Amino acid sequence: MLRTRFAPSPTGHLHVGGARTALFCWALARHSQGRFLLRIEDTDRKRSSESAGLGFCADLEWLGIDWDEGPEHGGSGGGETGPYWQSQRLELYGDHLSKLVEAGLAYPAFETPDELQSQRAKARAEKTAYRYDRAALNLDPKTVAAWIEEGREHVLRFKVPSGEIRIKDEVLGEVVVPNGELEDFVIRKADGYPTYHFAVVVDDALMGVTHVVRGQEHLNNTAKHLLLQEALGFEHPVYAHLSLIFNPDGSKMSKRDKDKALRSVVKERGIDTPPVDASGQPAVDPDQWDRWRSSKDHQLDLVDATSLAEALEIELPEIDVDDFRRAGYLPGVLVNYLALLGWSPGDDKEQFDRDFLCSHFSLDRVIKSPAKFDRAKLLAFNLDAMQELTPDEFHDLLADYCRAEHPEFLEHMDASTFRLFAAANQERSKTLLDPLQSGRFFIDPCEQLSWEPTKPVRKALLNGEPCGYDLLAELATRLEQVQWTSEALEAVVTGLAGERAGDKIGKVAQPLRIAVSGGTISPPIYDTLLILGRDRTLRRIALCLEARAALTAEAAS
RNA sequence: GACCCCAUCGUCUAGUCAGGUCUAGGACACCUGGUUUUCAUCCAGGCAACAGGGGUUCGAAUCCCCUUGGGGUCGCCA
Repeated sequence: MLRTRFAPSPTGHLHVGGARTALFCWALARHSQGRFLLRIEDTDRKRSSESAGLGFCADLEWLGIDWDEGPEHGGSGGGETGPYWQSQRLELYGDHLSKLVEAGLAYPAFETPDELQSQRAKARAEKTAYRYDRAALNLDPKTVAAWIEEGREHVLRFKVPSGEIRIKDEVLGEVVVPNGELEDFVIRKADGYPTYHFAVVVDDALMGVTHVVRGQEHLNNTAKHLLLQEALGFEHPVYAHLSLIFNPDGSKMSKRDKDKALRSVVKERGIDTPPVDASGQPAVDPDQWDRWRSSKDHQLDLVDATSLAEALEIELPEIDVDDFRRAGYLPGVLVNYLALLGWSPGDDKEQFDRDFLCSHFSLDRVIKSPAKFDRAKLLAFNLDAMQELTPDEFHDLLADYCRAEHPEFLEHMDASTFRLFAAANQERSKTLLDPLQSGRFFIDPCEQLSWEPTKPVRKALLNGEPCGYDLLAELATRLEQVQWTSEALEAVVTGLAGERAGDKIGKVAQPLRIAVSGGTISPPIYDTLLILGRDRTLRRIALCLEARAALTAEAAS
């Protein structure tokens, strides 16, 4: 039976590159009725954390990628070949390490990290490639025994046999690593933990992994793994190395790229205060801005980073899976888009679900060349998927999203109002976050509203005869007496438009929109009024009219 | 620097393995026009690519070589 695995090291968050690797492993297993395993590679004691490991599980679960064996999480996990955290498998590695030492295929080495560091620096200065010089292999056995006896720190190195290595890869074809390219690499660190190379080989074998699908940054490592498998008497799994995913500018994606990009632009342009966006609002909350500027360790969250990038007119590079969740993307869409980075079903079909992926996926349609991550296309896909949801599905998704990210919307709206809010926003939302960003005015207190005299606001309120303010005043009177239904409201607006504005509904609707929202953007006007209710609508119109003199004066100056 | 990988519109890609059906198809972005009470949609149309050079062949986006460009690796990180 085909068995694949995703084996992340639990530092930070699951990155889109890692997510795509996991997706391909999963799709391959599902396609072949095989098993997909998750293994946490936490052999780096300094950097790994259990919480990060759990975070990876949560990210995969959100994406809809389930695993048959691995850490137990949600409905996934369990299995006979565990434990699935490498830090709990030390004994297993110890057994295999001993075998290699006894067979003379591995040996202790006593150089300190500092010594190795300076040797490497020397090689670099001489412009030659550094390889470990096997000094420890030439040590007198008695010396070695004595040093070990006295507890001197040492690593175990694998004695690399000579000869070229042929890697058969399902994506790249055959890759040859020439003789002499590999040094005697470390397989056990001084702290007793195995290195990645050793642990991965042992675990893949013991867990019965038949297909190793991973990023191309591992291609060179594969030669080491092949050698280790032979030394340990393991079968070679099938390998498939996936091309990397790049930032739009062509550089490799890395965890801090977003922040780095923003900081360098801000520094370069000498910007001290939050830049304003297209609507004149600060792109980043001033408090957040100050925190961010004062500490290099504090990264802006995705929302702030995105709006800052827009205000600066730069494109933001990479992103974690969790960033996309928080930014209001649908998991199925992210899965769909990620699948398209390096794979396609072969015809013009681009939008598909997980089932389609599983039934059509195969390694021979995986592309060799690297891909750049295009957020605009992802966003377009998300829009399409949002439009295809039923109103109930959209409502439920939006409610879940609010609960997790913006509970204030649920606190300020009763269930039926929230339902109206969802319905009014579905067809104009590209993400679940959109209606929340553009709809803040729904939950802000009326008194907090202000009417900035931007050009479109001035035009709608001051221009024409009668002007928007005049129409608003009339509207206030009429709305007081009308029944608060979509039909009745429409009758009032169209009626007034017919009487005073030459049937131009916009002449009435736009001042009204500005009065109740503070700006020029809102859901369709009758929906907006319904969500707001009569009291707040009238209150806001009154407040807007009170501000008339000030705005008129401001506009005149 | 050494070794390795990659190369079709701005981007993701189909076509490459089995050379002709490719005056190179789709999607996103962009541009133009239209619909719309704002925003977002939506509709119609348009722009746009086989990195360069050599070879093989009746015929090359497809096969081979070189160049150029991009990327990865060279850790007691994974």
